[in-house]
Amino acid sequence: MAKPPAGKSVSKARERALAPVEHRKPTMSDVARLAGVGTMTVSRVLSGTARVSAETAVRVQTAIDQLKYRPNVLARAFRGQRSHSIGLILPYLYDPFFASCAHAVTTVAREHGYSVIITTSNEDPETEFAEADEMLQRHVDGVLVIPSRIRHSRLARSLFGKTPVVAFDRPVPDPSIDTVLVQNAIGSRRITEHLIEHGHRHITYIALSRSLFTISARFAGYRRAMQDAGLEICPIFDCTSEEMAEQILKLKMEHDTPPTAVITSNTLVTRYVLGAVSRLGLRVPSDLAFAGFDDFDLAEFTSPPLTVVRQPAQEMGRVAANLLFDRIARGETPHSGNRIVLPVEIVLRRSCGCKHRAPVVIH
Amino acid sequence: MAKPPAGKSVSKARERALAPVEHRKPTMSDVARLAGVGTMTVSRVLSGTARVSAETAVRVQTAIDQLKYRPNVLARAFRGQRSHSIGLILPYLYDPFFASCAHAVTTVAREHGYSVIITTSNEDPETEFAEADEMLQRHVDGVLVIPSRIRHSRLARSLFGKTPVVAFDRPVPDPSIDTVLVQNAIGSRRITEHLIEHGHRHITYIALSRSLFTISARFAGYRRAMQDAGLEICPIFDCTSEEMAEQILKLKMEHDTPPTAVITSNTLVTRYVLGAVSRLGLRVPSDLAFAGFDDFDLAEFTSPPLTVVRQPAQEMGRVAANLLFDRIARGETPHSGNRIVLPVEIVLRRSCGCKHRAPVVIH
DNA sequence: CTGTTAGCGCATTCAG
DNA sequence: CTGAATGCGCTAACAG
Repeated sequence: MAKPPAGKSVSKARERALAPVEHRKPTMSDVARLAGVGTMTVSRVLSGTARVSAETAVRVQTAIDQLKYRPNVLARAFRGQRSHSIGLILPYLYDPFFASCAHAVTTVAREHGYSVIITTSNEDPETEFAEADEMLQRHVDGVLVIPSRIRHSRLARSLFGKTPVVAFDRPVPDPSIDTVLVQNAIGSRRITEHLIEHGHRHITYIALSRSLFTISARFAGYRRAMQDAGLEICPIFDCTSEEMAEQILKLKMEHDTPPTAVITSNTLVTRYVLGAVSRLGLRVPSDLAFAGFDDFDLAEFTSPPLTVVRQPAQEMGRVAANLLFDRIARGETPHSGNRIVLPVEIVLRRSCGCKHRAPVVIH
Repeated sequence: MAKPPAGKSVSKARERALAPVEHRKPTMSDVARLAGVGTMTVSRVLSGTARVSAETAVRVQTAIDQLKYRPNVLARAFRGQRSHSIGLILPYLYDPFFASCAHAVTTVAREHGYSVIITTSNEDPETEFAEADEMLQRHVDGVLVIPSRIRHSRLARSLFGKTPVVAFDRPVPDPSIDTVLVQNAIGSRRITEHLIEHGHRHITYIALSRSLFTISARFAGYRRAMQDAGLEICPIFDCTSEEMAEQILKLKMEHDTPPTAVITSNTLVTRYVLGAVSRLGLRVPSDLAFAGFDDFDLAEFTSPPLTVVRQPAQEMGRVAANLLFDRIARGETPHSGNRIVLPVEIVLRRSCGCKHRAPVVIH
């Protein structure tokens, strides 16, 4: 019974002795042996968690450099420390808006010495849930999420235990989760007002699924502006393809009092409607004025250049990530979450009827 | 000396006994105890690595379900197994082309039960190198990379040891690394030929940094087509802003024999030139015909709709990821890497001078 | 200031 | 077919 421990260390020592230059990643005890100290000292030098005499510190550092030792992240994480990784769940990556958010997140994460595990939910609450769970299995230190359809979201504080979570772009039912949003309703309302100022009375709102938070918030802003002006609203939801946009628009334009302006709920629908407009031979803005939600790189070069509400995608990613790292650093899980709302800008180009040669940005 | 082992197991057992319902993730030994078997049996049931009698398997499974046990990924990875994660390094995420690649990669990874750790290099070889190293520290099972500027890339087989790597979109100096590319030169050549068929003799090629593989490969295709037609080439590199594009174009157009057509090296430059063209009041295609490399969502709605070479972004991501998973499954690190080249398509719209109402795609 | 001991959760030995 | 022992690399908790 007294033997095993002895036998163990002997065999271990021999193994090390026999294969000192073996091609194997150096471990902390390799460093310790070379520096003639205990592993704890090495650990302390690395983490700076306790004071070590300058002299030994140098010896250890030399050994580290000589061996090109790098601590094993996995072992550290396994030991119950931070994993120095966060999870990022978003619907799609091929949507430039989401991609910009993701870019900002990876950038902030690097600044904090963190890695990010990224995954797509395809707007499916089940996938989203499964991926969140998977990330928790991987012991991420925090999770950032652009939630899928809010009504069916299974994301809740309880799932995450004491792991911080922040939702952005869209909220989550659980109010104890931190959230970063943009002024969806306000942006939508202001652009609607702008169209009204151009003299439009019949403005239609064409949108994607109503079950998406952003879409319905933007609808609310549109409705508010219309009602305040004593105008009737004319919303159309579930426009999910260019063909559908064409059908819808055709029908609308044949109406007794056809719309003279259209507002789209997001880039995807903007694209559909742009296609429909072109196929129907409608001229913008004379036949139909046009304003969209969400700016994109080439909005300036469509014909005519597009007036849009611009959301600060990267800014939102940055703010959300910083908030998460704040929570991680403090080790706190708030009982009532923060709710940060970022301002949007209106970019006036020519599709709304403005005559500006260059875009005009209103804050 | 004989005591500690005994004391150890006693204290461990007591701890478990005292806190059987403690809020703590269940471990394999919790499951084993509940099922009345050894941990190894549980392990075997989980991995299916060895045969277990049907009866015990059921007991174990029941215990797993009851405890909602999920194996600890970190412990597994730490133990020297697969980490079931891959790394993905790319220049930017806000470039829709790269984002589409990334989307495909995450999708394929999920199909394989893998997580992906994503990071951006900002086209900086040093950052790229550091991030690759970081991923290796995290014991990823494989790495996918869209390399930054090839001339300065520090990525090599030796860095990765026996961890599989595949480069895509752009190659890496080390020929032993698997690579997935698209027909850059061929696509560029064909679109140049198309412009020549439209009767153009003076075609200029406006490009981003020459040190990017894709850009210079596309230049080669352009040059080849021009030379074959006995025409003089007229390339311009390092066009890095809209202002620069405007200056360049202005100068060119004031020349004795101004270009009648322009080819751009990628979406970014397409954007710059589009802006310059608009500011200079040039009409496309009558004053200047236009063709770009890389299709984008709204290319159909620019004025006029843009003729482009379309690269299969998602397809490339998928192929690269599948190749990587193949390597991981086989556990092999090839001595000479594969080199897969994916075909591109030419999308004829109207900026080249074609009169098609709808885009025509040539394979 | 420094070293020793112990164990995180799992899977690879090697005995039954 | 099954189980007990062992250690992956690291660090918290305690010695010294």
